Amino acid sequence: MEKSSVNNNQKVAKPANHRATSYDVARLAGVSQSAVSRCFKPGASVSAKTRAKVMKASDELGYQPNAIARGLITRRSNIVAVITTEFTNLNYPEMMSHLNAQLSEHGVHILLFTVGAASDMRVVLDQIWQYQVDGIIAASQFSDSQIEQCRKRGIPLVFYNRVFSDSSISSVGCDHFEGAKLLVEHLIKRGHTRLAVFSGPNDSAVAQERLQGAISQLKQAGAHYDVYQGDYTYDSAAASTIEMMSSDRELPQAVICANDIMAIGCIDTLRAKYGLRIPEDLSVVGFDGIAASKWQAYDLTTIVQPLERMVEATVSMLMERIEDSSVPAEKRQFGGKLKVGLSA
Amino acid sequence: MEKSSVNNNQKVAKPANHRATSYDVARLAGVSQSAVSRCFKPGASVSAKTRAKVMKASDELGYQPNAIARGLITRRSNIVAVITTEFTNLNYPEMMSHLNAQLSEHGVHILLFTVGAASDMRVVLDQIWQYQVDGIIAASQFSDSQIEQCRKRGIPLVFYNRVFSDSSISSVGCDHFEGAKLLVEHLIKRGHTRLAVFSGPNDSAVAQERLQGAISQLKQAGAHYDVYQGDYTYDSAAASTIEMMSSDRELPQAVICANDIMAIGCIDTLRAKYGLRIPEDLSVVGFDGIAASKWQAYDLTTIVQPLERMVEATVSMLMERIEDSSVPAEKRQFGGKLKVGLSA
DNA sequence: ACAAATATTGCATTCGAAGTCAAAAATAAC
DNA sequence: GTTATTTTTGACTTCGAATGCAATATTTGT
Repeated sequence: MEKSSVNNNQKVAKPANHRATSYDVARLAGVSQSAVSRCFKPGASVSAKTRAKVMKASDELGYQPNAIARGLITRRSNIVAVITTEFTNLNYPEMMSHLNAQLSEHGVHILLFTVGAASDMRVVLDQIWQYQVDGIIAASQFSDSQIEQCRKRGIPLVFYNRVFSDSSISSVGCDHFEGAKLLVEHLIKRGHTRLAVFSGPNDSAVAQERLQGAISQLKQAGAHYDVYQGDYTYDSAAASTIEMMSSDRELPQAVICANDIMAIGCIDTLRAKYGLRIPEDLSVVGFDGIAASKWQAYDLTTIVQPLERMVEATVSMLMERIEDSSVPAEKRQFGGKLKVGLSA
Repeated sequence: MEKSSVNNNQKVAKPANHRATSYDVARLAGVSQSAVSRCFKPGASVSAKTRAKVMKASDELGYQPNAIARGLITRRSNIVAVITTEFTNLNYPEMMSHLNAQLSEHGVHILLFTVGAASDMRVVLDQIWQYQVDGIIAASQFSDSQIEQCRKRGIPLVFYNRVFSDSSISSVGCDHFEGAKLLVEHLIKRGHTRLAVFSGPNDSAVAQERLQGAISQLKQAGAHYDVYQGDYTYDSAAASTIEMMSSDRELPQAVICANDIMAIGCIDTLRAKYGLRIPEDLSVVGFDGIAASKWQAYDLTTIVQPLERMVEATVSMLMERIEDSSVPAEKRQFGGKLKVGLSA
């Protein structure tokens, strides 16, 4: 296993593959281990002289404090678990990038978990407990008992883009209800009176909010509308489009989609299969403001979620609760911005 | 800070917020801490009777071994660092999802890092050293000295989708050179003889491979071609398209783009700004096989990277090297599949 | 039933950094 | 120059699980 050649010299000064520890640094710098430790703790009491010696020795040995050992004694791992679902429609890379940036500022790192089936959740949570994470950011569904588990263990939990009625749960989101109303309002203003709604999955609270927001505004305007069930995917929107076009009902003047991907699927199908022009023949709106929504082929009218603000809020809420576990739960909801493109 | 009400009873049996430790379980089960530890180590010597007692107590207390403490003594954190760049054009969510699934099978978790500027890399690596990760999967650029650092510390490093000439570096990739040749070959077969190449960024080795592959095949076929510099983005492709269209050179019959996003940008611009039809007036091909490449608006002819296979290879290579650090470096390159769509 | 072989168990130590506390050094005050 | 005060310092313990080793317990063979 070990390369014996290396261990031949009786007292191994710097075992080839052995990461330097605070003791190694202490020995080289001629100080105690405590001194080394203090040099890496901001605000600790160390003289300039000692600090200099320690820093020199650290550089020389390439020493970095072992976060694992530190975490054991401080009971702070500086790791938060981020749980996402397998195929999130959000701007995943952008979101992750912002999350990373924001959390880094707090010296916190991301342990990433992706859950597919709901059954995975149990396993994932077990892993999370093992790693003594300081907190959890969840962009996935939790059962009540799972939320309760977090509470019992005293691990702060903030949901990202999830809707809960229970106000004892912290979450950050976008006002989907209001956003959907804005979209409908825009369409009504443009004179549309017959509309179609392509809904998202039934088991997504976000999708339901969007649907309810749209319906509420549609009713208020006294507009006629039909709802087609979808599931956030391009293909589901394509299918709904075909269903809509082949029904013998009168054609709607505009389609409200549960998200941008569906709006894109709808537009593509309307154009490719029915030769319709958007928005001349039919208007289509989406929701989210993903990168593709800006592409010239679509230039979607949509609700742009303030991604960075939302991530920022998520992180600061989580950090507050990590610092002080008595901070009560909080919900923060940001308004999305109506971005009028050429699709409606 | 602490809820004093909880601490009123003199001897706190189960301090409200204190995670159960192996000692707690041992006490409750009436065995030693060692026994508890062994129950959680597969293949350890424990009698069925003891195991049962321990498991019962564990459930009761909601005990999960502390991975931090375990990592300290075993020198195995079961964490690997995954480094990506801020805006990766790959199928980021899919890739992450596969990575997660594959690594989970080895009981390994992902500590995620996103680097923006090159300067961040230094900081990120420092963080990585602190967390004693077992290995690194990098989908980002490393300097030679950074690679050397990994080697010195004995931390296995596998690059994902990066090209290195140095054969002492492990990496998994797609054959970009060959893929580009396939695309060109396809275009030539369709009778095109004047082509344009929209290249990716100069500092991306992958982009250069694709460019060289295309050029090599173009030369071999004796076709005429112009190269337009791009940077993998939609906007850069849009700009190149305008430049191409407004030059007084004869129009090419096909455009070879460094990736799918650029192909999409090119198609959008050709259609929207110049009213051209794809592929009747101009063929366009991309590279990667991202989700959007399948959208009806584009239906790109492109090279589909075998994402899952690549991720699988990355993980197995990394794990091998974690288990046995003497395994030599290895490069694995997968052939991409030419997917003929309607864009060319 | 008894010795030998095997399987379980617990004790004590280890991993690496952080924090407590009392001793030592540096600084200030007189 | 001496004492009081403040700042630095190092010895020692702690966090929670894993493991070598010796001590028991169990099984096997006869």
